[in-house]
Amino acid sequence: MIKKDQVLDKGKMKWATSQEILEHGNKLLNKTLRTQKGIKTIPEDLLLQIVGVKQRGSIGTMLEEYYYDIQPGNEAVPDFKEAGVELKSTPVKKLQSGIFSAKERLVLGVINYLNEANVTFEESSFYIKNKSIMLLSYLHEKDKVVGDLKFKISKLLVYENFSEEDKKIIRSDWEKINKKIRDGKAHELSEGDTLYLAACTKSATSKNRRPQNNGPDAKPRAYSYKPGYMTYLTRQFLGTVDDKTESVTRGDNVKDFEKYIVNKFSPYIGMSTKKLLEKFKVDTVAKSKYAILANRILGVNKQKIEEFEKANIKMKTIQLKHTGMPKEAMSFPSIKFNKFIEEDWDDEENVLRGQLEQKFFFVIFRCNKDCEAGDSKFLEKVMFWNMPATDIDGGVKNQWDKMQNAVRLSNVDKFPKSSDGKIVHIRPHGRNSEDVDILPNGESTTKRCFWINQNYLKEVVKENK
DNA sequence: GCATGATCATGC
DNA sequence: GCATGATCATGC
Repeated sequence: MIKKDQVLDKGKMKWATSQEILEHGNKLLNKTLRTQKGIKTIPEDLLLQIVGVKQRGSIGTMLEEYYYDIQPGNEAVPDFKEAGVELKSTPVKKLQSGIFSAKERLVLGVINYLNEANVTFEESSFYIKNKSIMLLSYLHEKDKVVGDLKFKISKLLVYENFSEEDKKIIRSDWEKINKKIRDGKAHELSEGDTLYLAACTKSATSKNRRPQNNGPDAKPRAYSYKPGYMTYLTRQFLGTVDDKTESVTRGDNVKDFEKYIVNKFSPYIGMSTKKLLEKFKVDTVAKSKYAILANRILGVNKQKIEEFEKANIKMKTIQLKHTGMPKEAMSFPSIKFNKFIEEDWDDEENVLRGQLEQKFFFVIFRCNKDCEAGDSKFLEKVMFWNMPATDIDGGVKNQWDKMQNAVRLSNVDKFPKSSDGKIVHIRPHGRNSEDVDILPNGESTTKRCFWINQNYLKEVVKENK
């Protein structure tokens, strides 16, 4: 009892209000942890740590222990207990074009599946811990030491001050996550389930599992704001805009974002591509012409759709033969062998899993019977989709394991083939056969990537007609 | 007609 | 010049 009071008094003395916390944070703007002194002096060896994966969290720890001098303990309450404020630090990066984006998602606390099954939104650990965040973002620069990183953002991120549209989406995201937890389906959670707030994997080792009610133990996951949403916030705070991005809702009062998007296409379902390309004045021979057409149908004239970027939704066009079989498998970026062999399946950094856990938006065109003879294609349908977690952790993981073993052995003959029938396979993916990457044994081979099998895509596209 | 290898086109 | 999304080409 006495101990508890002492801790509270200490906190109260220093950081009773969010305003004090913010003002102390503001001192770091355009400064570094070396040039701006905090409450306690940071030991030199900590400042000299090189920025890298191993030191993740060290900046956060330095801000807590030295810059603010707080000792957050309890996971379920905010770091500044009195003020009810959570402290977060996160990297931003500068793109070639000069604009900033978030380097990664913002992790908002591991989900306790047992507790969260019984709470409302306002009672959830997400809300209680993160309704008010002291956000300190620093510019990520490779090979710099931690003490030399420059802070660019110092803001109070107050949930209730988010726009009504964003709050509606985040609350509905939370409801979707919560429903799976209540239904004993925590093991089926996926990033792609939701738009801005996501349940991201969070595990030190691949064997780590957490219990849930009414279901098998599930991977540890944390609430998080998606990278796209963090990029959106970053640009708002820094006052920079991406002039290639355009809003699709334009302030419309949208009840259900996915339905809203799908409905925009409904007047054009069944129309021939020829007619559509004329109607929307898409006059190009580029391979991306159907993607451009999809944007135009949505009323977007620029390259990117703001809400899709915010939600990390990947738009893909699919061409079907008249039989319903996709004309092509679906490719992903090529594999970097040297990084790939170091990955662990459940790593937050796992590239393939990250790509497949995204939410996809498919714009599907289909050939008439005489398609090969002419251009008699039509818009068949559009759909949002994300790969079921059971497929990702099942067939995909099998192929990924197989591929990792093969690359580690530098054995090209053992790369998984599409005839194995396990959702994904490996194929070349470079500019040409001269475009190579280096295997562990030093030999070169054409760049490869994972492809989603045509047969699997066929079933996906057939579903929920 | 499919499986696999190879390459094109664009934008950054 | 390269990454990426998309598509072509060939042999079985």
